Amino acid sequence: LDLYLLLPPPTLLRDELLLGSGPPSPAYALDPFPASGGWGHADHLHPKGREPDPVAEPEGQLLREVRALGVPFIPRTRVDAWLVHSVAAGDSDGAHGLLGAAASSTGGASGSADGGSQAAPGGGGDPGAAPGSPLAAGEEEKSPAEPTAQVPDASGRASEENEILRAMGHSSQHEENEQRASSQKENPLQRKNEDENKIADKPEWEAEKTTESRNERHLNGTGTSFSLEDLLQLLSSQPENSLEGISLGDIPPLPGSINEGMNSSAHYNVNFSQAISHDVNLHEAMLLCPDNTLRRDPVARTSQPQEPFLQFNSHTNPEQTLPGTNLTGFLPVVDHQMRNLTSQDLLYGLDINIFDEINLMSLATEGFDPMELSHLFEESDSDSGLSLNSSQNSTSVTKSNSSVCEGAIGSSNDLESLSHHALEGAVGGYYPEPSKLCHVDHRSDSGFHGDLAFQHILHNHTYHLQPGALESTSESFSWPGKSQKIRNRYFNETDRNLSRDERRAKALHIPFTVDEIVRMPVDSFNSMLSKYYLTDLQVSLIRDIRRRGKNKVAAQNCRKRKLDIILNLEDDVCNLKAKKETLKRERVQCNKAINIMKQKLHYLYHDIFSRLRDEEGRPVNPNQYAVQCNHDGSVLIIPKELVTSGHKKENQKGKRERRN
DNA sequence: AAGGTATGTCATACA
DNA sequence: TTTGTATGACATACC
Repeated sequence: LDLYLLLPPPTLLRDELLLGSGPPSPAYALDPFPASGGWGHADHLHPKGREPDPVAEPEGQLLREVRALGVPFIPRTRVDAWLVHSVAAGDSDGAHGLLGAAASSTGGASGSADGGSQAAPGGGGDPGAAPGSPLAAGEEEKSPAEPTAQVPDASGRASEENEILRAMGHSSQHEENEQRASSQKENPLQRKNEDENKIADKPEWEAEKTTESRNERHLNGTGTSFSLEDLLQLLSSQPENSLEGISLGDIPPLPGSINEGMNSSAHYNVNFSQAISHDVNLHEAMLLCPDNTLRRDPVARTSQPQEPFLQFNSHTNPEQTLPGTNLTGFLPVVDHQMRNLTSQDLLYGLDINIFDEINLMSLATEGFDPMELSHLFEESDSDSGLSLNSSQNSTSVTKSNSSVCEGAIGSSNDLESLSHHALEGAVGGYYPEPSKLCHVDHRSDSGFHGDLAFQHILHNHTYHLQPGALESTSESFSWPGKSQKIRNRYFNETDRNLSRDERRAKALHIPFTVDEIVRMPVDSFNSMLSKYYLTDLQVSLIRDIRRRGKNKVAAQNCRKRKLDIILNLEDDVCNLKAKKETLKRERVQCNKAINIMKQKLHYLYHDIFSRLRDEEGRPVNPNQYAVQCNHDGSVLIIPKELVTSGHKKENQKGKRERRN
């Protein structure tokens, strides 16, 4: 299947390898997870609006040579066509499509962002996958219960959920398959290789890197103009590497049970057998493709349907493996052209973000730490069906994808877990570690990496989960097969100190701080969103961060105001209580004063009457007479009866006046 | 363990 | 319609 994947279509051999330059490429659309469920399959990779017609296209020289050597017609693999064609052509659409392919593939079911989404019309337009689609069969075989139609372009959300489900099933199957693989009989070499895988992955990766670098050097020297002789020479010149001697011919026939599981890929194998002549030495072809799975027990490989690449590789029928011809050199050719993409794109005025993405791919290749990857994927390793170097987009895609899926398994849509875990995936697939991403333009991070690693999961808008659930799941999420040490390596103290949104933003490589996002004026905010190359997911997250951030401030202000109001009310209560006490004291004082006045009046009264004498010289009885003080200042001693009647008259008069 | 507090978030209403 | 604000309600972490 590697051959199937990596072989350029005949016309591309002609156009890209022999002629060294390709015609202006149509934008090849890539559906990362087509209905067939297998990315990279030809049926979801095709030029926009035009299905390549291998029959109508004239045969190139190399094709004729290949046929002359007895190599049957190699079925067109549109992924290769897409890769080689669009890259070599250097047209913006094609390059963008390439990035979309990388992004979409790495992101698993992602496909709604930038390249992925743009490529969706093409890929989505062919959701059914050809009847003979091997990947479709493989996917169905892999997880029969999962939905078959998954076109993660415009309606990618559902397919993303399916991806999560697939990942969940994938993990459990992985363990089972591992056990099954271990139980299968192995030939010594395979057992040895598998042991090597288990004991130390680093040498493998290093060996692969070495091989890749050699390939790259070789290819850089040869350029893009190839003849078949060049190709054969290239392949024959491949140095010894860890994969040597592990030709598929050495691999025993797949056990019946396993082969039965692969029966659904019959179409696929047919294509494969037709594609490769008896002169093709598949194991040599694999030399340039440091696929760990090749070192593993073939049963194990075939019984690991959880990883798309394993699907690709596992379907290789050793009986159909034909020695003699090594065609894997095309893969580095693709890579070589991919590496030239940046400069080529400059000429075509591509969006700078595309360059960043491409640089990221280069960065990922160059900064790759095999040891970390081997640790991070020690349980699901060796599925890098394609070379990390030469087909980094594909291979890394699978890594990240599977990694993300593992995160999805454990966390059930936990973005943060996924994020960190996906970072691992990104690390394994593309990046040595998240921090190393920083020296690349943020936009590339946001537009590419985040898209790659998380989109198919994050399109669930996982950050919309209840914060508690999100946090709790994140905190409690146990990375399957990963040690706490490794977990802490990426989810370190710094990460713990970050807020949730900060971690989310970091996970999606949003090139702005949360503070900026929140405090930015709306005009600047909108212009920023339009200026930067951000995926829908990133934009959504940014808007959510802004909304949450502003609401957070609002809530803080609200609580502050509420607290202020409460404090003010408490102050008012205290003041009123004090005022009440004061009034009480004043009242007491007034009553005292009144009593004193009454007492004085009483004394005065008695003093006056003690001095009064009537006409006969007798003392005036104070009970019969009263002292009346008039307004004119005169003082009269009148009988109380008159005072009483006079008071009544005055009172009545006053009442009348008040009524009037 | 229970209760209180602080904080974040969401939903909703409103400007 | 969009954006921001205010606030009740809820959940969670922490003490």
